Parts: sequence; structure tokens; C-alpha cells
Amino acid sequence: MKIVYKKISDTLNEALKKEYDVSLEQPLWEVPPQQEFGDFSSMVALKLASRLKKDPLEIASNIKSFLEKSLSKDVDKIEILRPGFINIFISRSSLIGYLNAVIKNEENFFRGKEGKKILIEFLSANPTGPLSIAHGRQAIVGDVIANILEFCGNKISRDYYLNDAGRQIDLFAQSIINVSKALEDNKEDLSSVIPEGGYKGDYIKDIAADFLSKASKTDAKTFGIKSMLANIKKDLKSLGIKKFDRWFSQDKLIKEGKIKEVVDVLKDKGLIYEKEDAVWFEATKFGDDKDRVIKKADGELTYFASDIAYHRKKCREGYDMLINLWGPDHHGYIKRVESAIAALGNKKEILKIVIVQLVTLKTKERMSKRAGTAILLSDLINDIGRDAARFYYITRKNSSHLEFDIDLAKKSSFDNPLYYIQYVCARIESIFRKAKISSFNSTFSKHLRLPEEISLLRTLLQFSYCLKKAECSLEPTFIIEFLKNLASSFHKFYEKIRVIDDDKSLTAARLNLLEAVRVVFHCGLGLLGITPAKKM
RNA sequence: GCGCCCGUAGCUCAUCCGGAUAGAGCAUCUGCCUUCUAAGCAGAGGGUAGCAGGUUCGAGUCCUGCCGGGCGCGCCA
Repeated sequence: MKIVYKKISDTLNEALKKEYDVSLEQPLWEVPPQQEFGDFSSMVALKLASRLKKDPLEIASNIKSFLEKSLSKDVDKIEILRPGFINIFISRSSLIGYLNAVIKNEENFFRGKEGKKILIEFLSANPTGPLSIAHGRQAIVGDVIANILEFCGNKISRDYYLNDAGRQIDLFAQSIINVSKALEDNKEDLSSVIPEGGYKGDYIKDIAADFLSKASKTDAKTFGIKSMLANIKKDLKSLGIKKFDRWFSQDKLIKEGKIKEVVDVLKDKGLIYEKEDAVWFEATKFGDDKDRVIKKADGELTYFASDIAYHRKKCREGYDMLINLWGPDHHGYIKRVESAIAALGNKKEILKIVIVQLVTLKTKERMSKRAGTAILLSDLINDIGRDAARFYYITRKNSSHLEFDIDLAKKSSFDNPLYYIQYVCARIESIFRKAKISSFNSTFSKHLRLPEEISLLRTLLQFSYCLKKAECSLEPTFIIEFLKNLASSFHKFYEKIRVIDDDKSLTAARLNLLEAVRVVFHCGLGLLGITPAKKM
């Protein structure tokens, strides 16, 4: 059975093609704000009206008659409202057909078949310190976006770009060396030995002590990175992040000569020049604001140079889309990378950069990794737990600031909307236990007819639209918005209607409905990486 | 100075690449547990969407200017 949104939008597209020989980019329809406007509402007539300079009502009625013919089995009525809305009401029998399909196929009912090959690079925190709560947002948003795209039928690879070369790493290594020497000499004041701009957190002392005890097997740099990575991986595990498919080493990229290679490619294209003893890339030719240095006057390559090589490699691996998650401090860097991609002969559009906005604490204290004052991600997880942390991180859109009130999250987790959602799962499981249900029989679904029942059914089927929206916008928070909405619909149903009734077939019908609700919650929470509650 | 993000109820935020009466939660107030979990439901109060213009059938949403807040602007990574 075709997913609901797919059928509607295909038919709409067909109508437009036949009647007006146009195809509009999405969205062709939306879920209206209120159910009295139907299940789907299309504004194509309004949009076409200004383009074709025709009366929107006339266009609407043309499309309406086409839809009525093509969707006659699925639709109760199609209504045209004021300026030119076309409102589509799915028939009860069709809704029940979808319900039975959900029970039969479970979450596969909602699974997509997009079939794109997508690389998503996210988090990529420098291995010079433990993860902070700001990193947590990058990690969770990236993880959930990957889950959603995967569920929509795409092939996803997850990259972690490892900055294991350059000045920051050298400073990190030097900090370890100096502290370990000081430890050996039994110096009291360790912070005085840290080099200018070096790393000061307590973890440096731990690594240094560890380094001393296993001395001389390897150098401080390798040892430090290895220790930090183990630490990062531990945090990721406790956050429930699936493994990255690749840890892409910048150092290896340099040592394999990939940077020299890409510079030569750009040189052949005549996009490289020398000025003031440095080597420059003509980024301005591809839309950047200034040309950019790729080799400094001291002969060292810049970070950007490695990044060009990294993106070249990604482009050559045959992906349909490259997604990068960056912090807001990188927004100025977007044009730079885009220009490099274009210069290498790729389409700029292949790269989608998602800027994940700041995480700020309610306290005014500034977070800084180098000073060691950042609130650690591991502390947060210990305080509020994995599920609450994951949920909190995606309650805002990517582009919105997230204000993290740790005290509130700690003490009043009962106020968290997560529990409103989890409560649905717990209530359903409780009813299933009481009803001693072992299987579902779809022949009973036809007994559903009360407004609360049908309303709940309508809402849960909109999950397919929610998934589409989250996929197109790369905004995981839409899943939460939807689940909150569905939870509200469920709780209303629960208050009004007793599932376990004297009428056996009515009970069976309502259990079917609950099973579909359960499938949607398990699917949605699964994408968010949150475990549904059995009891509360 | 230039660039990006933000300004919506007392607080935290929604409002879907311009749509229908701007909605939730928290807080305040009023009802609802002998029946599947009251971490819930029903209801009330609370709004000049920072300000001023513009674009059109229609603007919280797009454009311009101003005010206020945050962040970024290296031959750092």
C-alpha cells in the first residue's frame, strides 16, 4: 500500500501536469492546522493563480474534479475554501485500510525508498579535550539526522573528521610533556608549566600521569590523541551514538601527500598564486569574499588546505549528497569550502551544511575547552541520563539557540515533555498487559467510528508527512513536535474512551488502534534513540 | 566596519521555503481519580509578534531602515 502522503502528492502532481502542464516544487500540500479542514490541504491553486493570472477558485475546482475522479475510493469529500484552499478528507474506510497496513507491516509501513547515497560528517571534535555539552548537541543532531535519512531509504555513511595534525595538537602534546615532567620532578604548581595557549584541564594531568607510567613506548602526541579518543568514544557510547563508519585522519591525509596532490590539481587549473611568501587559492572566482591562504609563509599548510583535500576525496567517492554539521562559528567558512568544491569541478549543491546553533548555559560562565571550564558532556549524562539528554538536545530547531538549564533539567525532569510522550507508551503497555493481548485481528478494525478514535487514527497516519518534512529540512525536532501532538491526541482519547469494553469486537478494534499508535511511538522514539517506556 | 543568528503571553519556545481564529509547556486560577497509570484530561486569564515603512488577494514569516541581544570576521584549527 502506498504511503498516504505519497499517494496524495502523486495525484496532485498528475492533476497539475494534465490540467496546466506545470509541476510545482514541494510542498504541494500540508497537514492543515485543524482537522475540520480535512486531512490534507493544498495551496497549489493559490500559488498557480498569481503565476497564471487566473482566478484561484476556478483552478481549485478544476483540480478538485480531477482529484475526485482519481481518488474516489480514498476520499470522502474534497472541499474548496475561501481564497482557494483545496481540502481533502480521507474516507473512514480508507483510514481503516491504512490502520490495518500499519498493524501488518509495523514500522516498515512508514519506511521510505529514497535510495540516495549520503555521507554525513558530524561532531568532529578536536581530540584535545573531553566533549562538552555543546558537542553533545552536534553529536545527537547528527546521529538523529542520519537515522532519519536511513529510515527514508537512503544509504548513509557517518564520518568523523579527526583533526590530529597542526598547531593545536602540538600545543596539546607539549602540555602533556610539560606536565608529565613536572609530575616527575614533584612540582606543586602544575599550571605554571603549561605553554602559552596550551591546555589546562584536569584531564591533562591524568593523561600526563598515565603517559609517565607507560613511558617511552610512543610519543606524547600519539599517546594524547589515543587517550582523548578513547574518552570521546566512551562518551558517545553512553549517549547511545552508533559507531562512526570512518574516523578520517587529517594527519594521514597529509602524510599520504593528498594535499600536495590537490594543490597540483588547482595549480593546473590556474587557481593558485604566490603572494608575500605564501601560497593562495583564488576562492573569489567561486563566490568567496577573499582569496585564501593554503600554504603559510613559514611553509606550513593551513587547515583549509587539508579540508580541500578531504572534500575532494568525499566528492570522488560518488555520494549524491554530502552533509556537514558545523557550529555557528564556522558560518564564515561555508563559502570557502563551497568555492573549493566548485573549483574542483563539482556542483556546489552536493554539499549541504547544517549550522547547529549554540548551546549556552543559563549561568553566565563562559565555556572554554582550553581553560578547562567547560561543562562536560559526561557530567550531563550522569546527571540527567541518556534519554533525557538526547531529548533535550533536539527540542529546538538546529538554527535556534539552545539554553541549557542544568539545574532545571536535573531537579524537575518530571516537567520534561519527554515524560508526556513516554506516558503514552506506558499507558498502552499497561492496557495490553491487562487485555492479555497476544495478536491483532484486522477484521475488527471496521468497528472504529467514534470521533476520538478516528481523530487519533488520522493523527498517527500523519507520521509519514512528519518524516518527509524532517528528511527534507534535516530538522530532527519535527519528530518531537509530531510525537507531542500525537501524545495529546492519545491522552484525549484515553480520557474519553475505555479501551477494554464489554463488547469484545469493539475492544479488539481499539486494541488495533493502540497497536498502531505504539508502532508510531516506537518508530519515532527509535529514530531519536530513546527507549520507549514500558512502565512509569 | 563587514557577515551570520535572534527579538512572539510573566518565563521557555512553536507557527512547516507567505496562508485559515498566532499555538503549546511552565507559572497562576477553576473543575475531574470506587472503572485500562491523575507524570493525565476539561476550562479560565494572559498578545500592538522590538519599532517604522514597503511588496500583494493575504506578512510573525519576504524587502528596506532603525532599536536591542548573541556570535563570528587569522598566513588558528
